[in-house]
Amino acid sequence: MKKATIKDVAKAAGVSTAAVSYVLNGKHDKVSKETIERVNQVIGDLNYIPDFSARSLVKNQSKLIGVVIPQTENYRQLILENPFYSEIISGIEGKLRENGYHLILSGVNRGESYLDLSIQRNLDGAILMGIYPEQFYEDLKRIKIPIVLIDSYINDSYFRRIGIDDEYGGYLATRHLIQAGHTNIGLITGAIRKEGVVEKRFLGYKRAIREANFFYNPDYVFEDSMSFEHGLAAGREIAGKHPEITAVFASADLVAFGAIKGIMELGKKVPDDISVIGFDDIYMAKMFVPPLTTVKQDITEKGIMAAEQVIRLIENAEVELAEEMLLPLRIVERQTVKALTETGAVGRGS
Amino acid sequence: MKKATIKDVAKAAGVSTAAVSYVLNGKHDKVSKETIERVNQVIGDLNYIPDFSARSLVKNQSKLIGVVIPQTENYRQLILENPFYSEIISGIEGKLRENGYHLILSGVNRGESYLDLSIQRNLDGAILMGIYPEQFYEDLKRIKIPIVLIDSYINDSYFRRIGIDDEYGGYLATRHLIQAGHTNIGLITGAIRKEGVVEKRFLGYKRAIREANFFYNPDYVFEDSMSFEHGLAAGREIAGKHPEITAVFASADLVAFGAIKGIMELGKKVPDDISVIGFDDIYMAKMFVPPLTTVKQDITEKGIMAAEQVIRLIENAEVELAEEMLLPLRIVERQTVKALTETGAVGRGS
DNA sequence: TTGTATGCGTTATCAT
DNA sequence: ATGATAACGCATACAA
Repeated sequence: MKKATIKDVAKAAGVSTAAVSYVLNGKHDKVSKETIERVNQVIGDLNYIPDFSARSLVKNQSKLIGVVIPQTENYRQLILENPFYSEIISGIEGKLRENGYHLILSGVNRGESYLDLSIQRNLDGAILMGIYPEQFYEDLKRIKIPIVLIDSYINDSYFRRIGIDDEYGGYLATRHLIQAGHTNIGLITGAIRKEGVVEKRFLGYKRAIREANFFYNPDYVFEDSMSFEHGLAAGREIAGKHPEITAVFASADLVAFGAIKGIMELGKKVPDDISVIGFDDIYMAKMFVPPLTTVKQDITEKGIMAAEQVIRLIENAEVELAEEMLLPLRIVERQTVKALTETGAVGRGS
Repeated sequence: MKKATIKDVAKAAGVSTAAVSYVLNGKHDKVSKETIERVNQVIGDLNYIPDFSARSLVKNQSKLIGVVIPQTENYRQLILENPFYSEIISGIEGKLRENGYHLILSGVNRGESYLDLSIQRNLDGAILMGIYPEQFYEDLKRIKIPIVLIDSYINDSYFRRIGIDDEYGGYLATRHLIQAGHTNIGLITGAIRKEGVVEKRFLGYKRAIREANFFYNPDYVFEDSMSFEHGLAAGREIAGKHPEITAVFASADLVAFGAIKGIMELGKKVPDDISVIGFDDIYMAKMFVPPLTTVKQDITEKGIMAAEQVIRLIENAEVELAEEMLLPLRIVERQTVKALTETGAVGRGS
């Protein structure tokens, strides 16, 4: 079955390709009612579907959105096994398809820019997650397409940003622990890079500590990577060598999972011996045993909003959008934080 | 910065567009060494990158692969929160990009076919996960592009299939439980549709039961959906109303997680009171507490192989590939299965 | 070895 | 209201 083209339709309907194009694009003031009907009839019969490549050429818009997520260290695989990204993409895809756009998912090779892909494919817009070298963003600005950054603190009005107040989130989490009566609070975190999400959460942690007039002890921050493995190692260390630490803020749920496992391995109990609070509220958080108390952000919603933004930016270029959009955050109490004091505002959750 | 076209390059290099095209496509027998150098020079200077849309038009190949994954029941979102799909896609993307292809990720709306997208985008090939109505596959065959089905039992030589021997997997899991000395073994499973993955695992379960000369008790199979929630409900029911059941085979890790949680909620212990074995070995399996004993399949590898197959099929149309490829399966012993007997070949794992 | 010309499927301009 | 036709960016058959 050879693919039907606009010419085939035109011929079969006894009209010009222009006429077909008109009805296709809803320019109903340019064609008669009968023509419209006849053409539509033929389109149905021939199962004609327009070719986006051809359309892209002449209209200079591809209806394609690039979505970039970080890769593993060897740059050979996406970090899609981090449920956080999966959930976001899930949100993005739905919104995009709903609006007639398609999504090209990719990582970007070490040192390479995203220019190639965006130019090759004539991307109408892009959504980026992760942190990249400065040059990467500079390159991106040259192609003049709407770009939405998720969880980025790049301060450049060229980009729109969707995120959360990570500093506040870190503060919230730590304060929650403090309100539960904990005083020696550990922090397990990924690499703290300046102006990064991780640093903000760290800053929030420090603020809460200081606000409570506690002593900020650098020995209590376990910094490495945002991974289950690091959480595991840190959890073991805390349970083994830091009996004074009674609560831990892990700056991602995945890290919290690792921490809990590490703590338990050394025979200690969560939350009875050590409380743990996470960050993100990924899908697995409620499934974990024990269910994880965490700082919830609506991940899927984040994806949806990112998609909405690119689309709006594309279709209504003049619209003035806020440079940054922050989604709400809140503590979800489950069962990994235990109140030490009677006065604590926090219970064991349900 | 206006995007450079082949014409710009030709003009700047003082040659024809044909010459540029030649060097672009490596037709080095058609151009002189100097021309090649000069053109490449200019390409670099102008930062020229070919437009795939235009190329797609003339070459009739898009370097685009469609990847389809199932959606939630309301058809508004991908089931990407199931880590299983994330991991597969991760594998697919890496392989694809490595070979110069890009990936369009999408779900497909209820009742719709995938024809539209594949025709619109001139897809070179597609990789499908999930089960669809018969008509869906019939439609697909009309577009004559290589299609790889992941975990499908559609028996049609048009499609290539990548999968595992699910029946054997179900058998393996159940036999593992039996060898550990269990006799009353429950099955928690998704909807058993004929010729589906789930049914095969169920069949394997039955085979192992029969082989051991146990009584197959339909009351021990808890069938609903392949979800954490179903696992949870079934786990509760087993722990609450079926004291005779000492082991459970959950036909997906996610389901096993739910089951374990449900069992624990009723005050029973895993594996001391009830053993649980899962299926898939998703990334989270080792992170769970307790770490899940499960039937391991190499999920990422599955994605990689699927990508390899489409590519091979596309680039070497005559190649005769096996219609179906099965990946190996094996039990990964962790800590959710307990041996009841001295003679059991199975310990508590490490 | 190089260049010219045509066509891929579509939209848009301009006549009619 | 309708229809030629030029363009979009590229690859290629053919001519030079």
